[in-house]
Amino acid sequence: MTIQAKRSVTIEDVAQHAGVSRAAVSKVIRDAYGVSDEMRAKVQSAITELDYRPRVAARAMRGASYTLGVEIPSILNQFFPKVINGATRSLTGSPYQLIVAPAVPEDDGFRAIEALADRQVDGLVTITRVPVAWLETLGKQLPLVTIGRHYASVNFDTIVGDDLTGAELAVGHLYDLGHRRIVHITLAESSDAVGAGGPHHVRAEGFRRAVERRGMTPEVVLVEPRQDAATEAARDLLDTADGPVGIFVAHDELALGVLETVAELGLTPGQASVVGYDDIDLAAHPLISLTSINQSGTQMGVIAVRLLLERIAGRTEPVHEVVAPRVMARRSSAAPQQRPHRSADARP
Amino acid sequence: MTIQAKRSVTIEDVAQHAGVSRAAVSKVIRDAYGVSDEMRAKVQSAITELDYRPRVAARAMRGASYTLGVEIPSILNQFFPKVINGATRSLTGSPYQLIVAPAVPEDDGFRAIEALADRQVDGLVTITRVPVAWLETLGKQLPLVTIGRHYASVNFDTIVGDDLTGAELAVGHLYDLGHRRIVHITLAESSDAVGAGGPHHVRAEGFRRAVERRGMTPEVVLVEPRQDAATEAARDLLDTADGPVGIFVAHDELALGVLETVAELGLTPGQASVVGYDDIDLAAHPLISLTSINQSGTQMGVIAVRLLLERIAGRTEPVHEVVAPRVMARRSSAAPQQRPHRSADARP
DNA sequence: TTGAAAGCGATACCAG
DNA sequence: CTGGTATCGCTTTCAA
Repeated sequence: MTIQAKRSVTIEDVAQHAGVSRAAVSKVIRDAYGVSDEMRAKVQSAITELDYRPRVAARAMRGASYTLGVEIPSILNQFFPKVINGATRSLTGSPYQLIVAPAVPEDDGFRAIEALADRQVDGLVTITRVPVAWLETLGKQLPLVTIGRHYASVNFDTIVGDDLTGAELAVGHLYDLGHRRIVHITLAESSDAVGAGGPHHVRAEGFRRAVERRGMTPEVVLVEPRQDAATEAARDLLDTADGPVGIFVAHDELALGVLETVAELGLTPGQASVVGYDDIDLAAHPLISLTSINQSGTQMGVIAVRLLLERIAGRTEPVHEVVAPRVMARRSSAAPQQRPHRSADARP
Repeated sequence: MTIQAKRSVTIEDVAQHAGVSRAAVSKVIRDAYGVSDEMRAKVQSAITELDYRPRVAARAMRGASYTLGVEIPSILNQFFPKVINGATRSLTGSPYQLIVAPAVPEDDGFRAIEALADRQVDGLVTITRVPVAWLETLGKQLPLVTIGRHYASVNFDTIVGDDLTGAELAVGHLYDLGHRRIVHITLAESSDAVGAGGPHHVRAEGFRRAVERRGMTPEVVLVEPRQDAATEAARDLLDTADGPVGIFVAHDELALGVLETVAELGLTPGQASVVGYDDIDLAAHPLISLTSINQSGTQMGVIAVRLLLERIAGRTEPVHEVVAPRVMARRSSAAPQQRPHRSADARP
């Protein structure tokens, strides 16, 4: 099973072997219009015999690269791999291949997106927080779809969860359990340079509305997007809290950090109820059992690929898909429960 | 901040703008030998003004693609994202860009690897279970490094954890706690077509040796690589077990499934002690607290990039790196504890 | 040190 | 339906 000969097999070699022209071979491999069955058969067998594989670089020079790119902000947040998984799977059997360019959190994905564009992907999905003006320009150049951005461009497609409703669901869930103090832990503004369209920004807005609608006062804690930032923020919060508190966290990865603190302080779900967002697989694990707002990353990945392929096939009007969120109630949230009275020494 | 003009800026445009030849521009962007400072300055400013970005496809036709590819078997197993993260980070500031091609478990990574090769990556790291003969061929064509494969090729570099020792550590840990029945849950042979060189194969071998050396009988349970397979296997095992049992699981993702069962059956760590492998971040979470064998994925990613860049720079002798494992003892494993006598009805 | 010109391996137009 | 040929944007000799 040879992969390629020393000096790789070119379309010319195939043409000679089959006794036809390069143009003919080219048509066959793209199964373009205008080839007889006989010709197709000859060429196909030559391709098989020589184990010919077209060089993508050469194809990209004139036509397509048959490559779709995905740029993700952090591969360590388990939500994003789900998106990729959905996208990858819905591409099996198609001539397109998915490649992922992971961004390093520091550069906001600029580099990754440019790298993908430089590689002439035929379509690009981005999940990061680059300025919208930049995306408008990019969207004019190639099929583009953003995930998680609330913004209706005419130059590209978008997929978003309904974060306003998601936040409402989270707050409603805690409120209905009986909680009357509900705090939102979310990412610091600086880390969400997307502006008003970022998912966390919208969730925070939804949080405020939902809380005020119920006659409570919104409390929002901003944290840096580091792994342990949520842990610390939760510690500050819970160290000083007297009564039960409901905590709505911007995403599950951060919520895991909050659960860490809750566990370390030995608090019950009634004393500190936690609701996350994304419903990563782990949330359902019995040892974690994190109540979360589900928005299917897998489904988003599938949709993204579909939108891209539609654009490639010729669609020009923008499409904006909205994915409905739903509450997955688990044991991390429960009816409020008073904490035993603390003595005066609240940690020296 | 324009990305590209409508019709993208070419090296020719830059050359004209700077009043020099295309060749000169080419030399500057690769900072190749033989350009005066003055020329360099002129060209640089032209590049900046026009916001020129070289097209990778065109570069790849003659020279390099400045792209390193990583193929991973499953993006849902948290160990692999760590490898990618390590690799990505150690590439910041270099002219090389990392792209990831996720394999769908069904095709064993063939498609992903070929896709990467077709895109003329300058180097390739693979973590999957394709036949070694295939890799030998591939390794002759481009810089290649495998992760997790115990096999010393002359055609490519390798990075492996010392899985034999890792298994010994796991068994030793359980034995020292007092366990005298130790079971290994690992992936079914079919899913590890790598043959004798696969990490799980070697861990299983290490398990057998370690257990026999201590005078016990090796028990190995094979499961399919599905999320819930380990959960079911553990249920079968623990439903029929009377005494305490130590369970050494092939990797953490599966171990999480085992912990699920342990939790559902309400068993204590003493009754069912679990040890995983990989030490994914989550293992340290207080709600999980999974004892695991650490082999730094991040470090492996960093090494992989280094090896590839060395090869690209001209090295030809193969290098085989071994990463030492160590036990991270946590609460999922504990000294054996008898289970209360069960009544006769062991699930109807 | 610089630039002119010859490819790299495909695609696409257009004539036969 | 088939094939000759110009062309994509860059790198790389090789002369000047």
